[in-house]
Amino acid sequence: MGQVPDLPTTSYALLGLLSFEQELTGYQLKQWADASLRFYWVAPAMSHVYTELARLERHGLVAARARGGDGTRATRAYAITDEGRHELRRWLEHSPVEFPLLKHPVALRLFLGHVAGPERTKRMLVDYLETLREQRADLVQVRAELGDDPAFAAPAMVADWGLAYYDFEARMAADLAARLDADADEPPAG
Amino acid sequence: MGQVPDLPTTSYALLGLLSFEQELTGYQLKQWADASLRFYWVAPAMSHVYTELARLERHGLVAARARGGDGTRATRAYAITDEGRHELRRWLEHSPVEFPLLKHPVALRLFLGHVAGPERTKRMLVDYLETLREQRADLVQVRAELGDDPAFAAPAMVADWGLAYYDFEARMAADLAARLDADADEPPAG
DNA sequence: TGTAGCATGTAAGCCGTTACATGATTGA
DNA sequence: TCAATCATGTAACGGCTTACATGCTACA
Repeated sequence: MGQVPDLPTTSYALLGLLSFEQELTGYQLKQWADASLRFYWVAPAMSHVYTELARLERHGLVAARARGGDGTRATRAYAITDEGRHELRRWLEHSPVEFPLLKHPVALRLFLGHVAGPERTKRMLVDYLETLREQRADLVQVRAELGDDPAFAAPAMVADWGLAYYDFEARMAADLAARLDADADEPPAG
Repeated sequence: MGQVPDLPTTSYALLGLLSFEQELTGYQLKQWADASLRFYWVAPAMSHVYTELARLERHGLVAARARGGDGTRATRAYAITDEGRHELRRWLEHSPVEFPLLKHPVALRLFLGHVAGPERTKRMLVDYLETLREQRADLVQVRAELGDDPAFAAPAMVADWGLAYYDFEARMAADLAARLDADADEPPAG
């Protein structure tokens, strides 16, 4: 059954961005990835975007078009091909959906609470709350730009999900900080 | 200021497990990582645990003790050293706390909803709900084993966090699935 | 005139994985 | 006696990052 192995997920993520039908340069793709992908997948390095694009092109899933020969600067704009659309659909339909992977340094450090002590751990949670606020503000911006454009209904759903997630995290961090306070007041046992 | 660069976070995670004071073999460490770390960091491959342990030993942060020479099989049990405890505390106190990184294939695929279509996307969310239930059951088990032992108060907090997170995810997945149904009933616009 | 942003890449290297290799012990 | 589990590694390789290299364009 000549099954070709899947490309790395990040390839499909980038191909997916291109599936919204606009022609994009590597640079633009990176910008969009930073404003969307980064919240639930990764923010690929600039250089990685270019290597990924090269691979996609090698596979015929995207096509580059030289843009602005004379006068303006020459750049390469990439567009998804029919084969690319087909392969993206194949991947979405037939390849197994992995369970989310969470790399959560705050949770890891909380886990090690006995080493850092309750004050330091609580402080970390409070700092986390602040960062969460900043990240949330960025995402609010992104969500606002999507508006209710039906072409971006799905991205809007994901953004809403992300917003709710940040709210959940803030609630948890606050609760856990409070719990550390309570434990500190009444230390080992009654 | 002769700052030594940090080791990779996974090293500290493993060192952190050893900081709970029991002497462990690489194999046992892997088992514990699968039952704790995996929920909020990673489940390192068996071979990776061994290479990480070798690095930790090279740095003097853990010490290996040959166990069971005669009669039983010879194995190597690792214990954290004073230097290891010191370095772990230094890392917890002085190295910057990264923002959580989420690799969420379900969100990625939802983002690409216009390619797969609402039915297929909804199906994915329903499948995700099922997987979530399974993972949650595993974590409930882990939480139960921690009980209210004060030595594992911090790990227990993290487990509670994880449980609440899975509940949040389940709520979101269900809501989004419902939203897709509603959109399917009343397609483009009124 | 200079700096920030646009634009495109190559090279080296680390983290972590899978595949491979090996063998002892326990219990059905 | 056979399989599962315990136990320990090495080798090859892939994904992705940082560092490095280069140069144009817009604008203050």
